[in-house]
Amino acid sequence: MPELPEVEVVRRGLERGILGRTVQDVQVHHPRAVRRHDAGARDFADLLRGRTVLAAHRRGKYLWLPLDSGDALTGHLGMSGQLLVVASDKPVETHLRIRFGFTDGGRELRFVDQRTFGGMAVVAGGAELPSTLAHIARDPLDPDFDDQLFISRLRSKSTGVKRALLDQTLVSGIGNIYADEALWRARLHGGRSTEAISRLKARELLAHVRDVLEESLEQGGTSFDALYVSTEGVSGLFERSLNAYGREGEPCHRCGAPLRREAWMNRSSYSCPECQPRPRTPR
DNA sequence: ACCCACCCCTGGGCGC
DNA sequence: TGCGCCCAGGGGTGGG
Repeated sequence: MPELPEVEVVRRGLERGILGRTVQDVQVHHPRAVRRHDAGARDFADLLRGRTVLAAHRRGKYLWLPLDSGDALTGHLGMSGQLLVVASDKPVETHLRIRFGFTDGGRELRFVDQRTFGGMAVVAGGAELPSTLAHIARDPLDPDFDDQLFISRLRSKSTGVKRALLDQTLVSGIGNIYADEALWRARLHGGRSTEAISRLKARELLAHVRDVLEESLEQGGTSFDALYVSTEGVSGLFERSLNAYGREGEPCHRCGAPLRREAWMNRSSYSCPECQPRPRTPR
């Protein structure tokens, strides 16, 4: 599941693979892949043809590529999206959604997405920061991330701390995996009330979030299956370093107690029953 | 303004 | 072998 480290790996791959290149043709194979592009697939392709890619940026889990037209190509990988830079004669993938060819005749860009939660769009005048991404907060690895603002906003919320970590308008880039990992490191149960988190504890939690995101990035991200790979098709290695996510029944790496899995918001949360006691009224 | 439930989608795994 | 169900889950939307 692509979260910040995985998306950052892809961003770097795009930087290496398509920066400075000019789009020659675009083929949209599945309309759902461009559903956020209101004017439709034809318009999407028209706005890209002949345009040169100037940069590869990321905001949380969103990617955005400024173009020489002043527009930007945005992308979100959803659960299973891949952006692959591959030889144009490579056989097409089963879930190929969009193909981008370039004028230099070199490797092409392919958006492949099994579960179709991901998508791409061209945002007019989005070279600075696309309007559709403006509500997404900076991520904890962004040099301009404001720690004090995050801590204040976290504590002024009235919700559970895991919900808050997943709120992309508060802090971006964190999904279910890294939320569980950071909470495990901070010895906090995700159902703890944000109001009850001290400034000190919030600061500590943020430090753990940063650590786990950076460590995962160094390992190329987390790949549970073939769904997350880099632009070169390479899997990440961080799965072996996970302490909580997906480890139901396995011993806590700190205290040895078997980890628990709790149903939460139609998904799962993994935590240590000893190190992360459940609050009286979990949220 | 804020919080939260719901919905979108596919395929691997598993029980029967 | 095959059918049906469960599960993975980010983010937009609309209701409370």
